[in-house]
Amino acid sequence: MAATEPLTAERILRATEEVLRRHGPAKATVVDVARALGVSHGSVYRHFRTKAALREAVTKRWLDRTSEALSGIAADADRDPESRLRDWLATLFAAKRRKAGDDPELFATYSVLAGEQGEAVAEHIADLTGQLTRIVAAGVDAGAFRAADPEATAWAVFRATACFHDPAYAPEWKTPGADADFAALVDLLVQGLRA
Amino acid sequence: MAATEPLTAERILRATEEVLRRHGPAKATVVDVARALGVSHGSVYRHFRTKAALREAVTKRWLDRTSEALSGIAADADRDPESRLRDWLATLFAAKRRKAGDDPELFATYSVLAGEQGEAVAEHIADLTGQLTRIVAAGVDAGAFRAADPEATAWAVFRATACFHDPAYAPEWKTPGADADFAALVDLLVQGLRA
DNA sequence: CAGCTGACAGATATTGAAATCTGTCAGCTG
DNA sequence: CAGCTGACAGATTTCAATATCTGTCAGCTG
Repeated sequence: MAATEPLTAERILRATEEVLRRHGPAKATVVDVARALGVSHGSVYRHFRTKAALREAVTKRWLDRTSEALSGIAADADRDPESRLRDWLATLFAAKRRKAGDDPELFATYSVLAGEQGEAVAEHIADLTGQLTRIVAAGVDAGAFRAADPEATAWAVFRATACFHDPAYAPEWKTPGADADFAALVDLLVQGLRA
Repeated sequence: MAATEPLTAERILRATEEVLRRHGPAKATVVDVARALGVSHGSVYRHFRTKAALREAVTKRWLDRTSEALSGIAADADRDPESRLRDWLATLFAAKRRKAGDDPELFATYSVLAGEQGEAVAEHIADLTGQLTRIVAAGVDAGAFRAADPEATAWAVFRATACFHDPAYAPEWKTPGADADFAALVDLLVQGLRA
């Protein structure tokens, strides 16, 4: 028999995701995770102090995967700010919609998790609005956008598009007019930003 | 003893509101309503075919109260469209915030009710976006706004401001920066609308 | 001795029996 | 006879007993 792999936080997180996928957020227990790994649940508590901490770590991972895809667009200083903004918003919407459509149950699971993790979600939102702020500020610097306070404006853009990234609105993302609605809203916002 | 007042739909609705206020949406029963009125619950079913129909009627009433306050602004053809739009949005936000702040439990009760009444809520939203469409269209006619499709644009404005009228965001309405955030968003949208 | 186990106390969730509620309707009442 | 009552069947909710889970820790193991 091969030597047992060491029990790492990474392995626990992967097992937790699997358990969440199978059982859903309400029924997933630490005992289930330990069983899936073939260890005692006491061992899991060696890596994560509480069940809440474990759930938060899983949530953070999931949120960070979205942030990373977008940070590339936000940081691409070569492209003009308006197309970067449009691309960033479209990519965010597309990513959320794909996740919600591909595996609705898993998406619902993560939405529940996100709902209980005020802290992790707040950080994620701060990260995203930070990226938006950089795009808006770049636009102001380039003379393409007009914004007295780029941070406040970025926040306004983020909130204005909440319908297209807040999981609460997920059911509406697959309705026929969603793309047209999204395009109309982005056009309106970009128009409002132009110098 | 005075003759017993006749049992009208109106009296039942008032009693139902009172029961909902006292017991909350989960525990309010038709039997409670009948008891509050001093009649048998069978009599309530004479006016409302089901409990769901009764709840829907109460919800509709509550939603209509908001619509009416706004319809005056939307219909006031004498004022210039931009100030009407700003006023309309500010009034909607103020009304929602006041209701949520004055009696959070009652607001939560109605939010739950609204959540189960897809039909009534859809009508209410259609009513509100209809009012918005009229304001936008008036602006286009007056040459103040530019919008290829006033209805689509009105819908975009409504969605963009969802954070300031969707009950799901109510907890954020009392945070310090809420007014500034609202003002920034409205400025951005109005800027985008201008011809 | 670092890492894991498994028994334990208190907290939380599940279960099934009993109570209550919804919706109907035959008949009472004014 | 129009409007109300109250008993009823089936659905839903409540409640308390039972089972499971969370988080800890003394001690085992390699």
